[in-house]
Amino acid sequence: MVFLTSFFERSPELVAPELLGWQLEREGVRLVIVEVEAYLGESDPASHAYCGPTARNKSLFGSVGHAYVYRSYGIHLCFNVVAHTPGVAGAVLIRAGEVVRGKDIAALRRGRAKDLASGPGRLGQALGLNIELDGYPLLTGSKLRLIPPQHKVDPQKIVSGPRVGISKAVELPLRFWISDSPAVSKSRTSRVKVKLKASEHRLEEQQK
DNA sequence: CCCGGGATGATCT
DNA sequence: GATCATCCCGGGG
Repeated sequence: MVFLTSFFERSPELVAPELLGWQLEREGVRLVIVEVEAYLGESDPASHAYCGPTARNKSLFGSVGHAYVYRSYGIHLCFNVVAHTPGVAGAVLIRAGEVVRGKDIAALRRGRAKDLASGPGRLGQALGLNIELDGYPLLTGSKLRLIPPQHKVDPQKIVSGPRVGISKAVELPLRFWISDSPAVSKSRTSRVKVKLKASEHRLEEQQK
């Protein structure tokens, strides 16, 4: 387990692409990670750690290889793997996975049979997460396990681009996904444009 | 198929 | 009171 811990004791930017192909298992459902995003520490304006530790984000400052689970838009639970160098904060958001076991269970939890885990909120539903799993040890626990890849991902198929759904540091290519995976979340380029326009507008207001 | 907009509630200012 | 690391549905092309 020592080598696993050291794997996560690096910058999330390095860990994120290497997490593609790892598997997550939780109470009957197993999925292969196909899309991730790196969130750095207090230097990253888009990171929950940007403004320092709070009750909600404390796991980001905690042990690597543990979970950071947070509630999004009041209703969804999103899942991160904590990864950072010593004394810093950081994590890798798991944005999408391909369900390879327990599809029926995942479909029940989701309330539909398609897009079982193609998005961070959907992935949280498919896994049946709850907020109690925030801080959970993913490498040693049994309720929620993170499993090293069973088949190596072809490095040629790993691509990167801007992170989704953020309004700050939108230009950094910290999103990584497997290019030919059908389970990757459908990104709407228009949304990014709208967000860009909104932030540009804010800049213009500030300059007046 | 693509796009717009509402739901929804914890969190922090 | 504003801001979300989101999802889903319905309307128009």
